[in-house]
Amino acid sequence: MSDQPQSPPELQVSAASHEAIVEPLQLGKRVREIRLSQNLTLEEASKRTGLARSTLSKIENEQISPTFTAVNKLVKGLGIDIPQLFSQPSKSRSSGGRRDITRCGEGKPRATPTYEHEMLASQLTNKKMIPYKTTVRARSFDEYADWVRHDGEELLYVLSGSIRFYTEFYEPIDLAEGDSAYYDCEMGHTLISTSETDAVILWVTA
Amino acid sequence: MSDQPQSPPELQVSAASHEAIVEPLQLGKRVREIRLSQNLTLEEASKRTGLARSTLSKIENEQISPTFTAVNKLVKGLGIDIPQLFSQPSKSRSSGGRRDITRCGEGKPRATPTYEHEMLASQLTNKKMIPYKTTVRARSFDEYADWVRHDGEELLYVLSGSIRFYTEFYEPIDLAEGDSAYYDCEMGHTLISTSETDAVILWVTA
DNA sequence: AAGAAATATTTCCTATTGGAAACTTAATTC
DNA sequence: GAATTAAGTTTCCAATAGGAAATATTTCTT
Repeated sequence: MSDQPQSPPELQVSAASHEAIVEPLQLGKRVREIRLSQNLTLEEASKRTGLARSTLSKIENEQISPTFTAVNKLVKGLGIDIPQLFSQPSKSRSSGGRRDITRCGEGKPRATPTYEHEMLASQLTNKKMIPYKTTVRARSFDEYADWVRHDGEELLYVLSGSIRFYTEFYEPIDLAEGDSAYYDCEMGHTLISTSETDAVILWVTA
Repeated sequence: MSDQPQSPPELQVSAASHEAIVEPLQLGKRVREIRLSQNLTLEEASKRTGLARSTLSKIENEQISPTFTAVNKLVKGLGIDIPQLFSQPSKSRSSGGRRDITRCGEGKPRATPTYEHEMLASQLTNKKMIPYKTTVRARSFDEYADWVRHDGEELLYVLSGSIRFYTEFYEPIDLAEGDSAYYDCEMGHTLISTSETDAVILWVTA
C-alpha cells in the first residue's frame, strides 16, 4: 500500500485531524481486565476457555499472539463481546467521546477496477457505520462479474456527476447530483457513472 | 494438518460443562467473501495486508487458524469491520431487498431554529441509519441553549459552504466542503455556518 | 514469621503457523 | 492448440503458539 494520492502530508496533520484511537491493540491487557473483572483466576479461566493456564498467562502478558481459535475460546469461555476485545482498554470513556475528522481527499484510499474508494474516519475503529467517498469508475454494467452483495444497509448520496443504480430486485434507476438511495445490501447492487466525468458518491454502510 | 474443526474425540461426550467448542465461525469463508467483494486477488490482498499469498490462501481454506496479529493485518489491510468478521455469513435474511430513493430536495422536511433538516429515505422504517440533509442556519454558538446530546454515532459530511464544529471534549474545528467528521453523539455537539450562505451537510446517525 | 495454599510465570517440548518458492490450475494470447 | 500469463494451492522449513510440568510469586494460616 504505497499509493498515497496527491495529498501533501502537511495537510494530514492539520489541527485536530485524525486524533482518534491509534490502536496499539493490547489484547492481553484487555483480556486480563476482563478476566479480573469476573474475579477469575487463570485456573478458572482455563477451565472455562479450554486454554492452558500457561497459554492464558502468555496471552495476557503479550508474549504470544493467540490464534483465531484461541481467541474464540476466550470469547466464548469468558463471554466476551467481540468489539470489546478490539476496542481500547477503557480509556475511561469506552466509546463516549470519540471524534475523527477527515479532510477532503485525506481518507484512506482503496481502488478496485470499478470503484475508487476513500474510507472516511478510518482512524476510528468499531464504528457502527463505515463511510466511503467513492468515485464510480465503471461505465457499463458488464464490468461487473456479479452482483455485489454483503451484510447490512447502505446509504448512497450522489455528490457529483450522475449514476445508474442497478439492483437485483428493481429496475435500474438514474440518480443525479443530490439524489440519494437507501437499500439492503444483501440485495445485489452495482453502480455505473453516466456523466461526462466519473461520478462521486458518498456511501455509508451499517 | 487436516484438522477439520469438528468434535475432538475427548470432548465429544462430556456433557457436564463448558468445553469450549471449536469455532463454528467460518473465518476463512468470511475473509474470502470480503476479499472477492473488493475484487482483489490473493496477490493484491497480500500486499495490502502484509501477509503472504500462501498464508491468505490457507486462511481462506480454513487450513490454519491465523494468529491475532494476522487477523489484525487482515482487518486493517482489507478495511474489514470487526463485527463483520465474526458475524455469520449473511444467512439471516432479515429484511431482504428494500430500497428507497430520495430525489434531491424531496426529503421530508423538518425545521428547527438552528437547523433545517430534510430526512432522506423517509419511506423506509426500521433503518439502521437515519440520514438527513441539513442546512445549518445557526451563525453563532450562542444560539444554542445547550449541547445537543443523544445516543449513537454520527457521520457529518459538508456538502456545501463551511461550518464550525463544536464538541464537548475537543476544540472547535472548522470544516470546509468535502470535509467530514465521525463522532459519538453522547458527546455534546453543535454546528454553525461560517460561510456566506448557510452550509449544507449530510448527517447520518446510527 | 514460616509454612502451606493459591495464583501466576517460565521452561521445555511438540504441534501449528506463516513465508518463500515450487507447483497446479485456470484464463489469455498468439 | 501450444505457449504465456495470471490466480490459487501445496510443500518445505524456520519461527512461533499451546500444553504439561516445574518454578516463582503472592496470599493465607497458624
